[in-house]
Amino acid sequence: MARWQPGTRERLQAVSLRLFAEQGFERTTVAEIAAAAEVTERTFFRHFADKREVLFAGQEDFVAMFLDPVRTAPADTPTIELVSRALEGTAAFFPDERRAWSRRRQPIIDSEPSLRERELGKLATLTVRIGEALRERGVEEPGATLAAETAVTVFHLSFQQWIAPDEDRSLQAIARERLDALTALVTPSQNGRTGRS
Amino acid sequence: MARWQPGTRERLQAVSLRLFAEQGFERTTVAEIAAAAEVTERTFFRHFADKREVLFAGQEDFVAMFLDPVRTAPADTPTIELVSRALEGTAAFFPDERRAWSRRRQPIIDSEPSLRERELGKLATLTVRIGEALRERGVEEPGATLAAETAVTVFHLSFQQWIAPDEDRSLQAIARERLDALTALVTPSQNGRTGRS
DNA sequence: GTCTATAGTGCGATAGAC
DNA sequence: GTCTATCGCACTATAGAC
Repeated sequence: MARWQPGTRERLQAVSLRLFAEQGFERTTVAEIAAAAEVTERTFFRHFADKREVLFAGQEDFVAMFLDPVRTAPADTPTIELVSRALEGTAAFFPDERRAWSRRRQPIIDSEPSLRERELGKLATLTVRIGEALRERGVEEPGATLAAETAVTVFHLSFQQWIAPDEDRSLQAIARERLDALTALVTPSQNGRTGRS
Repeated sequence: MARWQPGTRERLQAVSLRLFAEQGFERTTVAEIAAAAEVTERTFFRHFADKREVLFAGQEDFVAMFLDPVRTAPADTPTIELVSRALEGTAAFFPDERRAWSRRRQPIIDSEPSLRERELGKLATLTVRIGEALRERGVEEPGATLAAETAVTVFHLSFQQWIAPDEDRSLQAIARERLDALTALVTPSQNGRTGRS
């Protein structure tokens, strides 16, 4: 019989998600996952740096879709428009077909502080990458980092709403709404806030 | 609180910081820390849930100083002004005397991805707490969470600048500048296309 | 592919503080 | 006496070393 079967990585991911959902993340050992996927523990750790990482694969593709609209925008595009375009890129990465999968995965992440931390770490990596892309376009600090943080924050909040139980709007629609809300926040009225001297 | 030898917790923190700085975080074992602080490993884990946590104690005091200005503000204070006040609270928690200590700790955190993740997790907790405080004041969603994210993001970026090598302005001054930059980012038309910077 | 160091847990015992 | 910090020991699972 074959010692090596194709799709090991995907099988490990699927098995992990199922076992985590059934028994909880901490109560599921890597040994169990490996056994269910018919590989050794060592194989699991060759595919994923640690137990948490199995839930966060595919990050690079996501980063690319976030960054691409930034890189291909016309030269004189205002920074806020670049943020807006990046958010449209995320919406393309998360079409409605993905919503069910995301809804299944999120409760697992939310149930474990260490998984939340990893999720935040991934978002922070994304922030750094967008900051780099913006600086490459000539956006200067601290505006570039601030814009990058804004983009990722709006994405994150929008994503959370996107997978909320009663939500059926597209990620793009939600992101646009959140970005408008941010504008309203910092400019509460036409005359603005009074002297923060 | 300590009956046997006072200051066990503080001793563990100081010893940890020193050993982490000298040898690196991963290369320092809890056994070493415990030995240097003249307690057992078990005592270390009694005070800190895990090895990383020893670098993040005192979070509650910080959260309190962040939230207090929000809670005590006049009833009709605009949300953005609450954000501004919260940022002033952080500046009070990080006076210039703390800067040297923060500068010593940050490179340790930055050197280890797992410590960065923990730091982000702490900031996320802070975000949740501010969001609660804002909702208690009647700020409605999604504005409350958005404002909370904004406050924490601006704090984080400002803090990073505050401990930068050549920086000598107060945290409050930096935070004010960053908040203004955010306003300029999302309302480019009022200041011209490229913002102020 | 096997072995092992180390993080982290559970629980009972001990000993000072009150 | 109660309370709580500390210890000691057995134990598991992760993650990296060999």
